[in-house]
Amino acid sequence: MAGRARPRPAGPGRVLRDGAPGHRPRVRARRRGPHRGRRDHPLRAAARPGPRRPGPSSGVGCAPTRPHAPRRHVTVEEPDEESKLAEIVAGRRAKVEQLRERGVEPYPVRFRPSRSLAQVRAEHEGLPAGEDSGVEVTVAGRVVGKRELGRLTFLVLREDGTDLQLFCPAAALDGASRELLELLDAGDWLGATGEVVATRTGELSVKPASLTLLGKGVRPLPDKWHGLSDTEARFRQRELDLTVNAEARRVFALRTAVLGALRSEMVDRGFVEVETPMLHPIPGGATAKPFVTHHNALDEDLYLRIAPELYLKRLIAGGMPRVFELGRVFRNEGMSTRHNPEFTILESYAAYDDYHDVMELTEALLRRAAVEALGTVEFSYQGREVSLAGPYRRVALLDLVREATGASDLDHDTGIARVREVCTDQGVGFDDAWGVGKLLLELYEALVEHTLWEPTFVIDYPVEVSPLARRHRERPEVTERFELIVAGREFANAFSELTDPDDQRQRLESQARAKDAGDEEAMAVDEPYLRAMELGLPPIGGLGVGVDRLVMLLGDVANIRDVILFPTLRPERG
RNA sequence: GGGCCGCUAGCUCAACUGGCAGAGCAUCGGACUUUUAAUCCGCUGGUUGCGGGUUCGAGUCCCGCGCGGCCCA
Repeated sequence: MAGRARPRPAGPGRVLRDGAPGHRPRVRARRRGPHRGRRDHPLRAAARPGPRRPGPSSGVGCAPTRPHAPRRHVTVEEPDEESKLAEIVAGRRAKVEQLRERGVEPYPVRFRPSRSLAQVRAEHEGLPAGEDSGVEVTVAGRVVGKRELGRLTFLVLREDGTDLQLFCPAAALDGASRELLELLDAGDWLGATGEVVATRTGELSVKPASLTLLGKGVRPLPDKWHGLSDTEARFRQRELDLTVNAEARRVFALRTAVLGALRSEMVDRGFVEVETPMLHPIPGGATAKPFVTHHNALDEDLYLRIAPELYLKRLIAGGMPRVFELGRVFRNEGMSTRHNPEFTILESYAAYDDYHDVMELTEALLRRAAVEALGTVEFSYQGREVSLAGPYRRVALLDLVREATGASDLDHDTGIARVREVCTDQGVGFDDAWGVGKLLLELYEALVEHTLWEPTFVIDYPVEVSPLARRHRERPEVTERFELIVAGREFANAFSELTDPDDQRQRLESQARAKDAGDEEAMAVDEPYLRAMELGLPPIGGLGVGVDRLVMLLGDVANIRDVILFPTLRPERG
């Protein structure tokens, strides 16, 4: 459920709703000042091999002679002919040709390193300065640095975030390798075979007897000292970011660890990983605007899923007692620092459980993720301490709203006029179509959610905003639902699932009416789902966890685009 | 959707109130057999995001557009 039912506050793009009080995220990153749009083209433009003279250019502004006169994409082709980048690329392409002339394949097939750079480092740590290990290894990586001192060259090889120096006195190299070395540039992929040594200064190195070009780069790497800091370039050219910025590698390694931890915890608890459709005939399982696509052969519109929830619960109906899916969902809403149109969610459903069991599961998942990714459950996020140790505080949404507004008379059956009055007093805007439940949720989101720093399970949401959750066993006006808030943001959404097919039908029909009334995020009646429910469902505890946000939290990252390898951006334009 | 900031060489950044667009790194050429931001010498490299406008003169001021960042709705 997580993704599911999110009662959307008035318009907010709720992905997992964002922390800002009552405001809706839906920003849209579009325009804004002029800025980065540039550096994209220079790079792109120069990519083309076209008519560019080899070797360092000499002529001053003289345009290289172009073979065929007319050339369509003028804008892209011509302007950079004389630029520095074009010159560099041309020079490197010339080297590619020189290599071929010497019989060296610039883009060979297959290479077998005997050790990774990390292994070499681990196995020879502490080798005394000036000593040779007597061990020969074959390593590979990208050349990220080249320092020449006459007939001695130092190369820095980088592989998966680990650097290792290649100590290359010309005399130690075979002839072909010496020629290769002259044509080698930072950015090239290189293999080297030689003895592990430590230089006079103690730098662990490999002293190659032979070098093998593994892949020539024709485009320069960013500044070796300042790296690549242009944010847009980092997002659009993540390969450069990863090559040059250790911080990027750190965050994505952490993401991998989080995914692994979540999966392990689920499997350890007896959940089975499944895959359900991403193309849905009826978008459901959450309140959000879907992306629409079209299947040509079927001549039917399909929707990219906004949540896997309904299919997963159908699996419970089918007799699979514990299932989970870890995957992408898509919501056609605004983009912001906290919202990417496609993001990763973990959803799980367990037969026989209720939301108290799910709270326990949620705590275990976060703890496991923190421990495996960070080695601790205590860390800081944006300068403030966070502890995921648990058990987490549990408090009813209504109590939080009463406390925040001072209106102790508020309840789920309070007259709507009174609730609207409180909203007005608190400066919380509302829509006339909203019922009491929606108004209470709005008050909570506007006034309380962003203030909850320590992990908190906010429980018992109004029925009106929770169409897929079971009614509370003792209080029918609320549902057995919780959201987990940490650092002012929602990380999980869960409930004792609604398993009564007749109640569900009524709730969905109510949603459908809202949809007809113009609510684009409201759900539709999903007959196949209702049919599955009518087959009979056991009690179910369902959970949804926003994985990107979890990575942001654990990685102490403020922008969601820093935890998604290739975030959605406006397309580059020529 | 609004506000603010930013966009200058491949990268990182300068350019006071409008007055010849610069530096470092990288590239290219040269020297150098223990460097690690190597060092030294020399040379290149620009449609100042795009389009208009004002002005004798615009990177700079005005308008519009584009892209990104932050904040807000």
